[in-house]
Amino acid sequence: MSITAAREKFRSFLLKRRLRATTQRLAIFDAAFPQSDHFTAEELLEHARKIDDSVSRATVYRTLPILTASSQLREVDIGSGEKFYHANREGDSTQIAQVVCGDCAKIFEISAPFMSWYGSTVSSKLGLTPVNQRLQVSARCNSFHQTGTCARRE
Amino acid sequence: MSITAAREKFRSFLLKRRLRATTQRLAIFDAAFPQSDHFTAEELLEHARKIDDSVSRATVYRTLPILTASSQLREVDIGSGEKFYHANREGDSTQIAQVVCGDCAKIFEISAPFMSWYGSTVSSKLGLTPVNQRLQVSARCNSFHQTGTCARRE
DNA sequence: ATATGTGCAAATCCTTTGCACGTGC
DNA sequence: GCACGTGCAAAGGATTTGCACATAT
Repeated sequence: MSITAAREKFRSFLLKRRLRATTQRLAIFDAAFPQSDHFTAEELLEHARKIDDSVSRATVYRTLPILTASSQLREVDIGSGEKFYHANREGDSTQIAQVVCGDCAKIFEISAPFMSWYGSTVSSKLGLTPVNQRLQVSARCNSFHQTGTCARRE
Repeated sequence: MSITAAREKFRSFLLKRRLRATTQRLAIFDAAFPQSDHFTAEELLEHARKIDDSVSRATVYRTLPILTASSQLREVDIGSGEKFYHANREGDSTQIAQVVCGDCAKIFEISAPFMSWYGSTVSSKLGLTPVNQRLQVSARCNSFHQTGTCARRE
């Protein structure tokens, strides 16, 4: 999906919810959408400020949940203090697992098609309706532990 | 496993690591082990103080990683600011998923035997070795949304 | 025009840490 | 005895919030 089309989708989402399409919100969108990797709120702030230097940290934090709700972004919480975000260009967020390397500190996104099936099955037995599911694998780097280096390490 | 046996197992673990079996650590163990539900660090502090009122918050936070490493406890992070802990009387921590109800705020622990298989498969493709995996399903309560109440709600 | 949104800085919340004192081995 | 552990209170770091001003509709 092109950024123009995606931006329009975001505008519609805002309208539908009677939220305003402010220049800051759009700057944050424009900063987030092209990112190919995971990023933090702080990194997003930096990028957004290059587009519109009036953007404040508070607005980034207030906008992130909106971007997540409109499924432009996926929130990735690996339990490390800060949350990560990832552009969601495909649209489906319930079938993706994360593999987090404790050595590289890198996050891989992997398709896990059985996840939503599992969520529905288990939830219905409890009288619940699934909202979403997260599957995360923590792992360590073989090459790092053998050679002391890892090609992916920063 | 009885609490006496489990306490001895914990003592051995401390010894093996050359950590000391202080009265505070054992009080915290005794407070954690019998808990049948999930609890937070703060709740554990309260319980531990009933056993030994000298226990401090700092020591609880310093002891929790030890209890987790000795697999007496499992850490459950549902991405809500604070972490939860759960007594691990069975011993296997890699095959359990959590279903978290957003209405009840209740956490259900469910067996998910395929998880470790998935972790290994995916990790090896990336040249990684899995350390552990978390599968969490967020859900909402059917009865709560239909009747406005939920038996499990506090 | 006016309800919403914004920036700023202070507040929050859980968790970690420095330090002087206490205690298991 | 001495290294390790503890309590206390202060620090830390990500996120949230109150308020006066700005702006989209």
